Amino acid sequence: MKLTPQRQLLFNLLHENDSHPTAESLFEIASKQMPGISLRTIYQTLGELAEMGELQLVDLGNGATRFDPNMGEHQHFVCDSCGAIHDVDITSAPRLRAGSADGFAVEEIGVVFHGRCNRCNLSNQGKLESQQIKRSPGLQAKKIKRVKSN
Amino acid sequence: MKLTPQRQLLFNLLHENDSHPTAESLFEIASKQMPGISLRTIYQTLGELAEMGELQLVDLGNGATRFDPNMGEHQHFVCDSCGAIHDVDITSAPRLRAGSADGFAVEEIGVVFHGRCNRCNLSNQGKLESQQIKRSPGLQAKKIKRVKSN
DNA sequence: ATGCTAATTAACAATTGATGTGACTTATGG
DNA sequence: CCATAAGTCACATCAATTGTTAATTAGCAT
Ligand SMILES: [Mn+2]
Ligand SMILES: [Mn+2]
Ligand SMILES: [Zn+2]
Ligand SMILES: [Zn+2]
Repeated sequence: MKLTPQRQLLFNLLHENDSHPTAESLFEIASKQMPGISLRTIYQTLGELAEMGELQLVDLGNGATRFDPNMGEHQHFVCDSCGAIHDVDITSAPRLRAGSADGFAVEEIGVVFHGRCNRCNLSNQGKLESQQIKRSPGLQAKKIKRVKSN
Repeated sequence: MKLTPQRQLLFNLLHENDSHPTAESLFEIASKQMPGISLRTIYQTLGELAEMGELQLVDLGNGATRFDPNMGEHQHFVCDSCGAIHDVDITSAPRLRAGSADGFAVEEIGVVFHGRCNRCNLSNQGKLESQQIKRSPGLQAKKIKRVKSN
């Protein structure tokens, strides 16, 4: 492990940025301060840092993987309107317990809060969604009729 | 909306399958019962069914999107060893509340349990991981020293 | 200071999961 | 029957990443 300028830069950029940036966005920022830095190196270095436990990957299943230098136990709030990710600390939250009755050995529980951030709420008060972000869950209702198979 | 045999097949396959299959795996299964069915149609139809609220997409940020006909409110357990996804019902779990103090309007909370499933625990008792599945978190220690940029 | 070797870079190819397109054929449902 | 939605084929295209190879640079141990 050599302490190269690009590794330092990336490390610093991450730690002075709480937006959970993507590799691409880090590339853009880094390129300003270090023109010529390669995207390949960004991916490379981020991967290494992650392996070293220096940062965690946050993959929400939408677009690109986001990188988080905050290794403390915390959760994330995702704004479904603008896509922003914010840290949430539910230290006081009741600990969800694994139902080992189901035979699962739960080692970790991921929690993601979805909704609209402050800014999006204010700017678009009563309005509809500006641009719906791809989402996973969702609880809606019916429409098609179920056809029995047998 | 025409009630075509491929739509029925897909709908039925989903409802008699609790493995949260991917589009590809559904394609394989469907192909046996209906040789010639096209993968394009699988994606097409799954997308339509999702739009209609007939099934939900479960994207865990690892491989492919999984499809879940269970529209009831429930959580998922992911085996980090074999990748299997199982339903978990935490009906009795204390409701996580949104910290609206942070200015976030939380509309939904996603919870994913990680660990090892029954089968993986038994088959590989004290052993190491068979094949580590891509994961996000992890908490270890430092190595690089933080360098102030300005 | 010198040199071994790791790291970076460029310039690609390749992968995975998914969606877009257009032409053609089939077959649902009124 | 027949309009037209739906399916199929045979692609192309996409985004986000990872692999590869070769050439160049530069950290740092001695
Ligand atoms: Mn975070
Ligand atoms: Mn489920
Ligand atoms: Zn927002
Ligand atoms: Zn398992």
